[in-house]
Amino acid sequence: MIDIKSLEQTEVNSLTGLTYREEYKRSLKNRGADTSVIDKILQINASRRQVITQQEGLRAQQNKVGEEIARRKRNKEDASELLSEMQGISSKVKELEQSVSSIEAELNSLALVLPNLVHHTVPVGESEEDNQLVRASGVKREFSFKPKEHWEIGENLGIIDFERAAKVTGARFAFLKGAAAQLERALLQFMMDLHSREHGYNEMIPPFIANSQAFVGTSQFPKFKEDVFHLEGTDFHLIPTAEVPVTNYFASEILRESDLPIKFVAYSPCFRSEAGSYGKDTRGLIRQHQFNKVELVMFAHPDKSFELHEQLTTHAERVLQLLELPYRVMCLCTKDIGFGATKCFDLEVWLPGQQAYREISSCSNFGDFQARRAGIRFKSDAPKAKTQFVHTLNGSGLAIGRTLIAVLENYQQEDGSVIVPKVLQPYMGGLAKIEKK
RNA sequence: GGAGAGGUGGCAGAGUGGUCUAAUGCAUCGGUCUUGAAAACCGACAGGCUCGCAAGGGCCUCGUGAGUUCGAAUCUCACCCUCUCCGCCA
Repeated sequence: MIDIKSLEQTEVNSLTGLTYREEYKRSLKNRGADTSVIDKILQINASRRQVITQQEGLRAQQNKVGEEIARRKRNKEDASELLSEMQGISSKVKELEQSVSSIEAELNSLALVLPNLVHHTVPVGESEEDNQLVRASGVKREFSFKPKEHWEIGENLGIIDFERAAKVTGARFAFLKGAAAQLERALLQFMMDLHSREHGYNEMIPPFIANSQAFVGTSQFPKFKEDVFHLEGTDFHLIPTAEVPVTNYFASEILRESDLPIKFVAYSPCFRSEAGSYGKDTRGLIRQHQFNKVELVMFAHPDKSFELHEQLTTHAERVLQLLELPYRVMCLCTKDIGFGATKCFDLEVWLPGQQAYREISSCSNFGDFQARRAGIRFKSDAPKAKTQFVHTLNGSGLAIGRTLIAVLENYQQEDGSVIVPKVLQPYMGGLAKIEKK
């Protein structure tokens, strides 16, 4: 959620020479969103104030006279004239209260669908073409044969079965068998170990189902409701990422400043309806309704979040480096960046079968956007300390299914076998090569 | 799924229609004392909204929401959650 109060202020940011409202409008424009809603919000907020002032004045009177009534009753004096006077006020107060809550509901419905302010370091652009290359790492392997795409490798080895998954569930599902299932498990284990043991994240396995309030907290709802699977007759939804349960772990809490940053690494399966992605990546494991992912989540002090964002990104990169997979880091431009993010780096791994870089991780700093929605704040122990919103960050570390694809494609051999990356061999019982049985 | 009990501040815990602006204890923070620490003593100690240049007012929140009432932590209803027992179950 954006900060409506700041929208009203006339102070100028010395860095940009603009008021917050001007900055935010510019940000909306760069995202390609409609800016007129801002003035509407300000107008509604002004009327909200007015009604609240009125309502509170009457409330105060009610409380005062109520005391007098109590006093008279105690002294066995007559209070009937005060009682009848108060009856009218009581109904007026209720009326105004209802007016306040309907105004606030309207304000909320507008504010909740507004995206975050993009950070001034984010490149302005029109499409993913304008994403900025931050760095590239690793060497693309030279193939003496035409590298195959992962589904072909997997099907040839008899370790990935899409057809039977289509029978059992439908499109965009797969069975992993034998070495593929083992590889998936090895990747999961390897990533969790790396982040928890070497990068200082606290390991977590969250619920894989969350209620709609949690989804509002991390800003999937109300705008992107169609993207998730809903369990009929309940308020439960399958999580599209561990970000939802893990970020909401501290919802409505006030953390201690000295505990920041708090870092979690979580494993979860992810479920996405992929509504609106018809025709995209219909073959293979790239875009499935269900996939496994290791997610990094941080709760950070606002002064440190951009620094920590870089750090979190390098933690995700480390996985690719250890697996010796070539990749690049892109800073997403204003049109490509996600709804809630203020800044986002995508990690794209090289897939020789596809001859393309494909997203394998998305590392975002949300600033206080999610914290406002979910009510996650912090305070120092100092006497008159003010509570502030934390900054939330998250990034895939990594998407396991796509990592499996990258391993299959980059490590494939001419005879159809696949070499197991060195760091994974201990997790595969020493297996060095996946071959057709 | 059935039966019962219960949800009050960071924690424990009092309060069952009118000085509740929620007692008290613990924890935490600041101070006094001390060579230092502990103890003791003194003080601070929820969050949000709103009016005001400010000083300082006012309003809301006792699981959530609705209701009764001039007035609700307290009464009524619904929902959520926790605990105990029974049944079922990995």
